[in-house]
Amino acid sequence: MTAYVYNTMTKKREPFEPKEPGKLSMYACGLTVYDKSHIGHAMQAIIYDMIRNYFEFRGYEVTYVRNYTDVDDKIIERAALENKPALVYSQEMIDLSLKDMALLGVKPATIEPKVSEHIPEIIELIQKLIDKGHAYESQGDVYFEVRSFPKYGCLSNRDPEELRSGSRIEINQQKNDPLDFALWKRAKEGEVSWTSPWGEGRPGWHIECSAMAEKYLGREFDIHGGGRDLIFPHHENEIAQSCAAHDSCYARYWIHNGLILVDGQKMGKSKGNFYTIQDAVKAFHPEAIRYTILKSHYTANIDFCDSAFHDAYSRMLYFYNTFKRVEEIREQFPDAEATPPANITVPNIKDAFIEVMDDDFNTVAAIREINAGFKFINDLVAAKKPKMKQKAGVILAVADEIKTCLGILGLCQNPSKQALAEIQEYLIRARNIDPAEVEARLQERVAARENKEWQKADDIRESLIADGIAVMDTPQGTEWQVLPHKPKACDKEA
RNA sequence: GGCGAUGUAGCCAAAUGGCUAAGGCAGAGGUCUGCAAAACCUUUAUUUGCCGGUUCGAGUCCGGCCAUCGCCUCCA
Repeated sequence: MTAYVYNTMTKKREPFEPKEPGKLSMYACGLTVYDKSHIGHAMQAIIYDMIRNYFEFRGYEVTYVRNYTDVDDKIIERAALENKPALVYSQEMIDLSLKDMALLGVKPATIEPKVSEHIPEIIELIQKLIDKGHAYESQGDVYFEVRSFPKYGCLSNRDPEELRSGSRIEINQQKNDPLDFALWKRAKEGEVSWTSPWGEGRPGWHIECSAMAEKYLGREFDIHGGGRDLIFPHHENEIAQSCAAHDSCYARYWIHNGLILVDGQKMGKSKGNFYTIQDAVKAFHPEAIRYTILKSHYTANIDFCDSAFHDAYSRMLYFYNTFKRVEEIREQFPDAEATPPANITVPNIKDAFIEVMDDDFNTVAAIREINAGFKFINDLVAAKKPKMKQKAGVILAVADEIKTCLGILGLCQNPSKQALAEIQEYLIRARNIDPAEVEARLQERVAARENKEWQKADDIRESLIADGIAVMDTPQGTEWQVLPHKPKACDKEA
């Protein structure tokens, strides 16, 4: 079976053929670390983490490069505010980001290069562009000559002439053409800088990705990804630099993820609708965040609002409650055989999962297939017909299968009791519930039930439900769990 | 203004021309239960923003219109 990938360059879904059979080389534009990571970064990281997991699952040897841009104007500005050297400040942000990402189940990329450690490669690439007539030095800066690259605009379908006539292009006397962009910036007094053939300075924005992708993945590699908002100018400029320098094709497939919206608008600091990962993780359980991101196709935008999480919590509770049942069965029947009883058809979750994931990483449909597995398990557990002894093995086998699939999405890999307790903590906090008080009311109810004072017991239960607390009488005693909030429509007026 | 994306049920969201338009959430009915909860079963779009066209066949392709969003300045 072949995987299909939507390629932004051709605007078509194409069969994925790696440059080298069995290997995947992927570059995703990572962070410019001038501040704490936000959930937009998290979305991007989660999506490429999922793609990497999936290719590994399919047997590819994956080299996934995700860079840190640790030198730029904003970093210098912020570091100065905090009275720190720029690279010290950016390293702190990198360390924070790694912690934040780990909370969301994002593994570090295979290689996470930093700009500050690749200055020689960058200088070499710039020199090559100058030598080939694609770049020029001007008062200590070096600019890429857009006119020298006829294909400019091929990714974003922009016409350089129309861009030039646009009023928003900054006029800069040092440039030959308003579209030319900086490869190297002369250092101002006191700024972090490196020695180059053009004097003291530092790299411009786009060049670092071209240089580092080439170093770790070669001049031509398989997948280049990033947020949709990077298509122009960032990725367009990368293409110009790399292709002009080497006359080669650079990335074979371009993929772009959607963006996080808040109140229907792109999240951004200037709009004040901004969540750092730390904000988000404080408000919502990390797995609920991950689920919320993967329950849409990666190219879609996601509106990040309270109501989006009702669904996520409902599902996380369902998944983990089911796994809790499965774990109890496993304890009871550790050696159960996976041969299904005669009249039971076992769904092939894994194949269905692969089929939809091969179709441009359709995580939405993948979750649908996983749902079918859960339903099968719960159905079989509830059924009276085959004795548990006979069906336990099948239940365990299907549970293992869906757990593998969920693992590729980065979900449900924790012990269920622990995960359920964590989710409960979030819901308790969100609803402002006092567990001690709940326990007290529950004790009252237990007493009422023992006296068969059903009305009183039911009244207590109803009052707890009104507070979002579901009460469950089980043979082991009475348990309770907090339910997610009823969904409200996202307020798109803002 | 240019470029691009999106518009599918009360809400979220799949479906890359072809069997009765997935799945989830919320709602309704049922099984189980003292009653519930959880779980399970049944049910909820004669129709995909609007208008035209291509086709044996359109949510899907083409044209026009409307609406929302993004990029064109730093952005994941």
